[in-house]
Amino acid sequence: MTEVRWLDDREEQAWRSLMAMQEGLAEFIDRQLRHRCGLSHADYQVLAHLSEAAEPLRAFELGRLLRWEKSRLSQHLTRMEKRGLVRRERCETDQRGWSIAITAEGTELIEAAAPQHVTDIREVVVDHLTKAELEALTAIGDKVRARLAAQDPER
Amino acid sequence: MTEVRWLDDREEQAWRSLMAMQEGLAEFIDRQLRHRCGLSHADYQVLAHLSEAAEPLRAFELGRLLRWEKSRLSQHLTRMEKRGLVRRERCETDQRGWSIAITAEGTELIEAAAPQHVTDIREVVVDHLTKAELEALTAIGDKVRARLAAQDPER
DNA sequence: CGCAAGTTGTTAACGTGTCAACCAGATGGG
DNA sequence: CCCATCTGGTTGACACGTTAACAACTTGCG
Repeated sequence: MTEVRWLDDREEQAWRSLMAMQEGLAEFIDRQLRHRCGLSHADYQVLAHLSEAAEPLRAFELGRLLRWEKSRLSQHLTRMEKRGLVRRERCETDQRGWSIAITAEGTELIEAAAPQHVTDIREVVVDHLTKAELEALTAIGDKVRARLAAQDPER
Repeated sequence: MTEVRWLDDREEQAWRSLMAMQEGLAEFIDRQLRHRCGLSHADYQVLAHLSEAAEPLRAFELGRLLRWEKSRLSQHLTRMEKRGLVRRERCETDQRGWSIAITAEGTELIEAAAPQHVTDIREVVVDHLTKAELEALTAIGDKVRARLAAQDPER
């Protein structure tokens, strides 16, 4: 085993800063949505995809968009269906599958939640970064995802 | 209610990039640690704080460092204690409380995990960003945390 | 066609996080 | 000193994610 290259001060600081931001941000977003709209961030993302799609989505497509495990999606949809936010409809062309449709209540909720959500995002991130920082953020995110993708398959 | 200022393309791209990075990174870090060391990221952070501290930490101090709910910490410590990674010791100066000590096994595990963890961090983040990007990341993280702190109390 | 292999989705079991209620010991004002 | 209040920590009920096994259907190759 080769020598370990520990992080220097700058690197450590950047990493800690990233991790702390990550935790705080996730917690904040989820709390705001729950508190004001009764939606978890997960609920929000499901409804956002469904309402953007206009047509009902096949469950596996939704799963791909969300990058969720199929069992997670299945159970989450069951809970959301019980709450009346979505509806499962048998798929006509494939007897195994379902189309997931957003209900009127679901539409109402996401349309109420979206503006507040955007406001929150502006409030804690977007509006307080410079143009250069926003671009850096995009670039960093893209690079990291590229590295993750490079790691994943060859694991 | 005032007009909603939706995100423009740049802003949306930055936000999505951040969210995607966040999800992917958290998942990757946790998977690597579990797979190679049998530690969750949560386990790792507990052990990291304990091993840095040299002395056993009071549970509430550990909770403050981790920013964890006390019940989460309590249950997590119970599980880690069962696995022999930490040990609860009655606090002498306060009969309500406990000091949390890392065990020999815990020390062994974290010392094996740390180099790999650093390597992972380099592999997917630190080593592939420019110096400017690292600085931007630090600055962005700090700004966002400042905004979060500003939101939290006045909620 | 007929069957093996792949795809779509559900379920059960388990680990983990949150919330609220609770207990016990510490603390401080009367 | 005594009681109200605060603090440190645990517990139980519930929400949620992961894994593995499974059922039902589709696809494609011989």
